[in-house]
This record gives sequence, C-alpha cells and structure tokens, in this order.
Amino acid sequence: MSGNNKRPTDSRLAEARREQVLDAAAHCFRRHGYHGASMAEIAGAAAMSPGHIYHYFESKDAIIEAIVAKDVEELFSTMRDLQDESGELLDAIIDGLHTTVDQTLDTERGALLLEMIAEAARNPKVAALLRSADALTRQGVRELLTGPRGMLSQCATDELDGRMEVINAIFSGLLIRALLNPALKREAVIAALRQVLRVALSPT
Amino acid sequence: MSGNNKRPTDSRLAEARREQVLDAAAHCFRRHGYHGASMAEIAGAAAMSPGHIYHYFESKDAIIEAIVAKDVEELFSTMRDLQDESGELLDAIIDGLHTTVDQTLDTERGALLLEMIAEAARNPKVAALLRSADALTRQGVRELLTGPRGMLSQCATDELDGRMEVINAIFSGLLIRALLNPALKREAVIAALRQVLRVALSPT
Amino acid sequence: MSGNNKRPTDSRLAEARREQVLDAAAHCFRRHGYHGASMAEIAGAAAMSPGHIYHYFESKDAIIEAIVAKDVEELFSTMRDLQDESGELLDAIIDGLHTTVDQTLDTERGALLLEMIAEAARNPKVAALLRSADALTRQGVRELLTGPRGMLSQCATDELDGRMEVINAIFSGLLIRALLNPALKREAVIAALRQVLRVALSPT
Amino acid sequence: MSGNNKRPTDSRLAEARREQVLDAAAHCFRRHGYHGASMAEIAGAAAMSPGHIYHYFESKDAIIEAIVAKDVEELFSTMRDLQDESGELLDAIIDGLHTTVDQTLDTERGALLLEMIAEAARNPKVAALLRSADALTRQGVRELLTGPRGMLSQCATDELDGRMEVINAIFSGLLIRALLNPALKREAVIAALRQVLRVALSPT
DNA sequence: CATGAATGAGAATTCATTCAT
DNA sequence: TATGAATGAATTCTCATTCAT
Repeated sequence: MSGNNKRPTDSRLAEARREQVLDAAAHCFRRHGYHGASMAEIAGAAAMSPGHIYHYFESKDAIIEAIVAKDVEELFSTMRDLQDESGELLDAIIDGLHTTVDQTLDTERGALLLEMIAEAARNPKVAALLRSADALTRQGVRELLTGPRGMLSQCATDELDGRMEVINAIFSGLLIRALLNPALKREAVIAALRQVLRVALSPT
Repeated sequence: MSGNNKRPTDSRLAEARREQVLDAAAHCFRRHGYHGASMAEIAGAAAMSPGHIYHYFESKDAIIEAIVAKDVEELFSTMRDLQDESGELLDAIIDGLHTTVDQTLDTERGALLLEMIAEAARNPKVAALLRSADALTRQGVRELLTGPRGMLSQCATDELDGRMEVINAIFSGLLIRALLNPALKREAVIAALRQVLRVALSPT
Repeated sequence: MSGNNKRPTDSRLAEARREQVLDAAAHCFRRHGYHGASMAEIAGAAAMSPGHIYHYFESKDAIIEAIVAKDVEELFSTMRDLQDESGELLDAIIDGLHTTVDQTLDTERGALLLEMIAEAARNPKVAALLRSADALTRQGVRELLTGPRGMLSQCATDELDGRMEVINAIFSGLLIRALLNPALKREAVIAALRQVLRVALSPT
Repeated sequence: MSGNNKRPTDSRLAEARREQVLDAAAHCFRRHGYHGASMAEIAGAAAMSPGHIYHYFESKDAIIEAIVAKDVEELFSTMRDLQDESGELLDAIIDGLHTTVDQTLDTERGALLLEMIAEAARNPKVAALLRSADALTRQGVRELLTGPRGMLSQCATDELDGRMEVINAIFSGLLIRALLNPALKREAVIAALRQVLRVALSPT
C-alpha cells in the first residue's frame, strides 16, 4: 500500500512544495515588491535552499507568472460561481457587495495584484496573462449582463462597454484607495457603491 | 556685475538641471520601472554624468521622492484651479470630464503613477508622501462638495466619505483599466462616467 | 545457485553500468566540453540518476580520468598490434595510413582528445596520466623503429627522438587541422604524409 | 597643453587598462583554463575590481574573443613579415626554424592556443574567428609557395593543399608535444624538421 | 560644476555532490 | 542497487554610489 502510492505521494509532495514556494514568494512580493524580494529571501520563507527553488520554477519570472496564472484561475472560478447562481443579477451583486469589497480591500491580496500590474508594465508575459484574463472576464460579464438575469439586454454595445469599464475601474481603484487611505470606511464605501452600481447596472 | 548675478543665475541653472534629471528619471521609470531603470540610463537621458546626479539628489530613492512630491504639487494646483472657478461644481466636473479622462488614460502618466504606488509598498517615505497628499486632496474635495458650489452640504460625513472614495476609486481604477484593456473606448467611458458621477455628486 | 552467481553477475552488470557512464560522459564531453557537460546531462545520457553515478565514480574528475585511462589502454593495444605484425615497419605504416588518418580526423574522437589535453592544463592527475602514457608509447615506438623491422637502428638517440617527435606532432596536429579546416582533403593529406613519413622513417 | 591631451591620455589609459585585463585573463586561462579561471581571479590578476572589467568587456566570452583576435592579428603580422622578405622561401623558413620552434614550444603561449582551440569546440564565435584566420593564413602561404620565391608553382592544387596541411599540422602538433613531453629536445626536433620540411617544400 | 573610472556588495542562477528513502 | 530531492557554495554579471581629477 505504501509502495503503491509512493509515486502519487511524491508528486503530491512536489505539488505541495511548489505551492509552498508560490505562497512564500507571494508573501515576499507583497512586502518588498517583485524586485525588492530576493530569491534568497523567498527561499528562506519557503524553508528551502535557493538552489532548490529552481527544481520547481525555471526563473524568478516564472514564479510571478505562476502567481498571476493562479490568481486568474481564482478569478474565473469566482465568475463561474456568479454565472451559476439564479435570480436577478443586480440583486446578487448588491447582496454580495460586502464580501466583494472585503476581498478587494484585503490589503495583502491588493498589494500583490498591484505588484503584478506594475510588473506587467515591464514583463510582457505577465502583461499578456493579465490582459487575456481581463478580456475573458469582460466577455463573461457581458454575457451575464445581457442575458436573461441581467437588465442591460437592450443596451447598445458601446454603452454597455463604457459601463462595464467604469464598474471595473471602481473595483480596481479600490485596491489603490485601500493603499492610500488606510482609514477608509468600508460601510460608507459599500453604501455609496450600492447607489452607484444600481444606476450603472440598470437601463437608462 | 557678473559677480552679482552669479548666484541667482547659478541657482536658476541648478534648478533647471534638477528638473532635467527629474524629467529624465520620470521618462525612464515609466518605460522600465523604478528598479529597471539604472542611474546610468537616467544620466544618459538627462545628458549628464552618473556621478553628477548626486550633486542634485542624495540617492536614487530621493529622485522618486522628488517626482512624487512634484506630482503631488501638480495635483494641488489642479485642485486650487477647481476651487477658484465659479458656478455649480457638478457642471464644472462634467464639463471637464473629457480633459480629466484624457489625462487619466494617458498611459505614460498612468504608468508612472502606478510605479509610484508600487514603490510605496517598499519605500515608506514614498508611501507617506502619497498618503499625506491623498489626505490633503480629500480634505480639499470635501470642502468643495460641502461648500456653496457643491450639492452635498446636507450629506452625512460617512456618506460623503463613501461617495468620495468611490469617485476617487473610479479615476484611480481607470489607470489600471487603460493598462489592462488597450482597446478601451474613451467616449463610452465618459458617457458612463457622466451618468454615475451625476448620481454620486447629487443629494440622495 | 542464484546466490552463487550473484556476485559474478552483479559485478559484470556493474562493469557494464560503469562503461555506460563512461560512454555517456565521453559523448557529453565531446559535445559540450568537460565543464559544459553537467552531471545531470551525463546521467540522462547514461539512463541513470545523477546520484547513482557516484556509486561508480567518486567525482566528475574521476570520470574524465577513467576516460583518459581507457583511451590510453586502447592506444597501447593498437601499439601491441603494430608490434605483433611482421614485415617491414615502414610499409605497414604506409599501408595503414588510410585507417590511421581516418581515425585521427574523426572529429568526434579528436574533440575528446583535445578536451582531455585542455583538461590536463588544470587537472594534474589527467596531465600525469597523459604524460606517462605518452612516455610509454614513445618507448614502444622507439623499440619498434630500432628493432629488426625498423630502419633506424643506426640512428643516434637524439636524431631518433627528434624524428619521433615530428611524426607524433603530425598526427596530433591533424586533430587541430580537422577542427580548423573543415574542408580539409583527406586524400591530399595522405599523399603528402606518405612522402614525408618515408623520409622521416628512413636512414639519412 | 595638459588640457589638450587629456582625452587622448584618457583613452590611452583606457586602452592600457584593457590590455591589462587581456594579459591577466590570458595568464589565468593558461593556468586554469577558460572555465577554470573565474572573473574574480582575472580581476585580481588585473588589479581591478570584478565589476570594473565589465567596463571594458561585455562578458567573459568577449575576453577570450578579444584574446583570439589579438593572437590572430599577431599571426597576420608574422606572415606579412615573411612575405616582405626576399630570397628563396625554403631557405628563409629553414633559417628561421630556431625562432619558429622556440615560439611554438613556449608552453605559455601554446597552452593558451590549445585552450582557445578547445573553447572553439563550444563557442561558435571563437571557432569562426580561428577558422577565418586559418583560411586567410592558408591563402597567404599558398601565394608564397606558388610565387616566385616558392618552389611549388608547378604543384597541383590538391598536392599543394595536402603538403600545406601536413606542415601546418606539424607546427600545431608541436604545441601538444610540448605539453605531453616536457623533456622534448628542441635541437633534435629542429634537425628532424629541417629534413622533413625540405622534402615537403620541394617539387616532387 | 562636471566627469566617468572604479568599487564592491548583492543579485539570479548553476551544478557537483549528498543522503533519506 | 537506485532514486531524485535537497543543499549551498561558487559563478557571472549589475548597479548604486564614491571620488580623484
């Protein structure tokens, strides 16, 4: 029995070690940025020798790419959840606002996302990953909003796109707000958001 | 005579040289990021030797701090302009939307701002500068909105803060949108913004 | 029974595995040089794990030493063949010239030999092996040339040594020629060699 | 005056520093081989910090390329000298044999040449440099041998090429001989060479 | 004020070697 | 016998910073 699952265990172990590196790296990137975090530091945080990280990742770049890919994966899963729900979309969004805002304002995650966006300015692979993820997400959201559960099926394409961009900008911008205003009041923001989203997601 | 105006001339020249360095550095930071841009590259762009930059700035960090400070200064000046205008605030904002959005979506400027925000994650001085600038701006905007030209004098503090954060988030977020969606349609965004801002800046 | 032939079988297997490593290493050294070839690469070529190579060889250095020793062994065997033949030596050499030149110009083998010579510059053990092999070979050749089948029994020691060095230099040098002039014409070289060797191996 | 030659002096200094690095590197490469010599060691030998070497050379590879190029240059200059002389070529060669052999057997220089040849097996740039230099040299020698001072103007192309390759091989091979037989007798080699070259450079 | 040669610490990465399994 | 995960020292190379001129 122990002989049988030796290989599976090993690859499961390998997968776990890989995750260990990704977690450690994400932690370090958040605190000191991609360039500020050294492989030695990441290795330390992952309780692993610097050399051994290269068994799991080809380069430092490959690490941030994996982090981005993982994050994108999570985003897709979140979107699928939204698609699988039933009922009017606007209500679902408004009802979930607390959770959404909490996730967005979680500084840990936000800092990492901003780091990835800043890195996208320099690393074309990261930029491509983020952009294609963004395009896919936009497509998914568009389908939801113009589908039976959305209220914008009559909306002109450009108008729809403009609204989507503004809504998207709000949530992206909250990442920056959380960073620049540590005293930001969640409840107040949620209240204002409710008002604004209701307008942005309803027919003119 | 030449002795008399030597100092003023010199210090004016010195100021110009300083600006030269800041412009060059901003240019380099935009293109390759703070860590990607080397002092040698900045020196080249400023038509100056690497060593001489240290006559004007104590360190590379001091350069980004100066850039941030300058940017903050510009922000204040923009805000003062808004304060000096007359007429209803909402109209002024809506009328200026084209310009504001164009400035925001100008990727050059946006990339630098995101770079500064990312740098804030590892440079506490930059973080402090950005945060205090943000606090001052918020105070200025609050005064405008609750003043005679604003429509929110009746608005509760928390509600006002929430709205301000959301509006702020929109414009900050547009920086990220421009980066992630190169095909973003300005006009459509402006139309959506008009709608949303009208709600966010009017009494309930 | 299985217990009885276990050792012999095992040691024969072990010997085969050792050879496997040597062949793989020789192949890798030829293609990427001693320093360019990693133990991982050699292990891959030998269809063996990197760690297991250390059951057969103490270190990477020990591998090239074994290759050198093996090559030296082959050289001795070739010389013994020459000694065992009958008839006039000069004729035997001239007749075998085609084969000898083909072997010498075989770039694969030559590259490895040059690699070993270059390695001799930094590995004293390799240098010692090559030098003592060289000394033994010279002694063997001297005996042949001054023996009944050779034509140089009347030749003074120094003259003999000089001629031997020049002949030796020609064949060693052909390794380099093959590398530097890929368009080298074998037949033309053999013709010139025939002429030159006839002089160098005949009494004045 | 001192102001005038400031730049020239500087660039002369730079040139001197460059040479310093080349000399130091050649020294280290000879002793420990290209891969055995570290940049730190070379820097130490050049009395310079490791980082500063990169002001003069783009990479370690660029250093050996420069050494090869310099060596090739010297070879050309030697050949031009031979072309500029007058009198019968065979006599000139035989007369200069002492110097030529001394230069060839100088282990320092030879070890470096072998190192470059071994490196050519891996580094295409080095291989190309050496090969094109070799081709040019062969062309120059061919012209000499078939010109008025040479005795091989009647010789068929292939025969001429074969002889040239064998002569070339002798001198290249002597590099290896010097390495493998430290007790090699120069005078005896020269005597044998005289005999062999006379045959190889005369009409059949 | 101005240069750019020079430094040296520190970065990412590689790889021979070890060792628990 | 065999594996390959793990180590960590060493390597090449970069770059902010200093300083003699």
